[in-house]
Amino acid sequence: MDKAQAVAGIGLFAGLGAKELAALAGIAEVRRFGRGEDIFFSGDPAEGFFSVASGKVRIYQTSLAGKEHIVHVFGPGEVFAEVAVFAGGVYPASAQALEAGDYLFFPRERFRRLLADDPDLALNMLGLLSMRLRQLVKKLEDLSLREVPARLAAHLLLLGAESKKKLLSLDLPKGQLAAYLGTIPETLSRVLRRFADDGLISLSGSAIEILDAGRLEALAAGTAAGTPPFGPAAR
Amino acid sequence: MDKAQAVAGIGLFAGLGAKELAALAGIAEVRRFGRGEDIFFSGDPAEGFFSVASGKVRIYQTSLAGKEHIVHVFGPGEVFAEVAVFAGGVYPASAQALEAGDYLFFPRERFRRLLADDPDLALNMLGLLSMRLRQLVKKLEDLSLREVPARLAAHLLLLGAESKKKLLSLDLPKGQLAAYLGTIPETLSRVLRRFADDGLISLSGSAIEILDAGRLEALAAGTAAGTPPFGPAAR
DNA sequence: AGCCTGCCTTGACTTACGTCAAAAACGGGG
DNA sequence: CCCCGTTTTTGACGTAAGTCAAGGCAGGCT
Repeated sequence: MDKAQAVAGIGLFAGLGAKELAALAGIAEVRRFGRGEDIFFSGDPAEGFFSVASGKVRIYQTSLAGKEHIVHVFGPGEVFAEVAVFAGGVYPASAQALEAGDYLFFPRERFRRLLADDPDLALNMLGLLSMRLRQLVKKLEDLSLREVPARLAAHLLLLGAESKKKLLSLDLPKGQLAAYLGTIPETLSRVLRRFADDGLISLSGSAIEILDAGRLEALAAGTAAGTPPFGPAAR
Repeated sequence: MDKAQAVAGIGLFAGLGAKELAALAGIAEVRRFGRGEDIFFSGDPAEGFFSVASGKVRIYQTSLAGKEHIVHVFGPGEVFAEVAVFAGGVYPASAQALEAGDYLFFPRERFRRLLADDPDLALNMLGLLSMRLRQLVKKLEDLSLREVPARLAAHLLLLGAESKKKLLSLDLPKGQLAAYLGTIPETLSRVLRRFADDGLISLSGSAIEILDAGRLEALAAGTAAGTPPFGPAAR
């Protein structure tokens, strides 16, 4: 793979000059991870951050009891673990490749040196961190004040908005999606079924079609108590 | 109150020169809020960020059903809503003064201009955002993979570590603490009682003494299933 | 003192969601 | 095409924690 090209495709580096990009490419190390391979674990010393050239990573946390929660999933062009650069110490969560792919690693100190000379880069980084913060606050809200059906509804609508087609395929295997929504596969499965039974969606294999976006939105917004059990249909 | 002095006491501005501090004081507007007064609401256009000169704020979210979740509580010297500066749009949560006090407001655009000329400030800001991110990730983990007793135990230990005295008084009224831990007053009350019954803490009015830090730590770390219902004592 | 208002606690009940276990469904190799 | 491992689904069940509804226990005010 072409390192320079990969660097140029990173959103965080948008708007930077050719010289800066070259410098960044200079300090980046290519690393390849296979499907399911661990990139780092929560608690590992944080020595730099990564970007995805190809593939998909999940950032996740585990409890001692073995439960997992997926904080975020990143794809090509995105960076992750950038928190390592400024607040040193250890990674606050684990990262694992969901699909095989190439990643770039930017070592902390060398990156900081580039940053000092490049106000644009610093600005971009500030924007990125702010966006992340915003997302996390949103996720916190979901987790603490919304129930699973509402979270799922919101996620489906999001997927629907991204792919303009009505018929959408999940971006993650269902088990992973469950962990992303802060629940377990069994519950996800049941809620999907309930949505289908109530005519909100249609399930055909792993593809999902949104039948009633309006009701889904109501569900996503309010708490489950929009209409009695769910839809207007008798139970 | 003395604006210049308040600005100098802000952690985010640590290490800046006198000139920079003066410029910051120049753009800051003093605002006073009474106890319980709203500073901004989730969804309001984000036009700048705040710092606390005196008093205490809570950053919180509400569901349509009226439930509240406290994301963070800030005291003197801390800044909040800084996400507004870089990722514009609207505030992602609401802010309310828990105690009457003076606040400084830094308008977005003017602050950005200062930032452009001041790499140290940008660096500090990056550090701050990173720290926040770290905290939020931690909170996410708590909420999604730990139960209320574990969260409470962790919080008590934290309070205990801060005040070197064994006898600690809560930093928040219990109802607020409940919202901070992602639960409701009733549940908090019950769990505290259970802790007391099991000899982990002693409750005298609103003061709490940690009796068995070891068992509290075990609780905070693992899931509730460390020792059968709770302690080794029979039920 | 007395009263009121807000906060905290307690009890009985409900429920969303997790656990455990087993059956289906799926998806490649061979 | 069949077999095996993984993923998904379904069912029966358990439980943490939320809801609803009374009380207690302040502390401030008149």
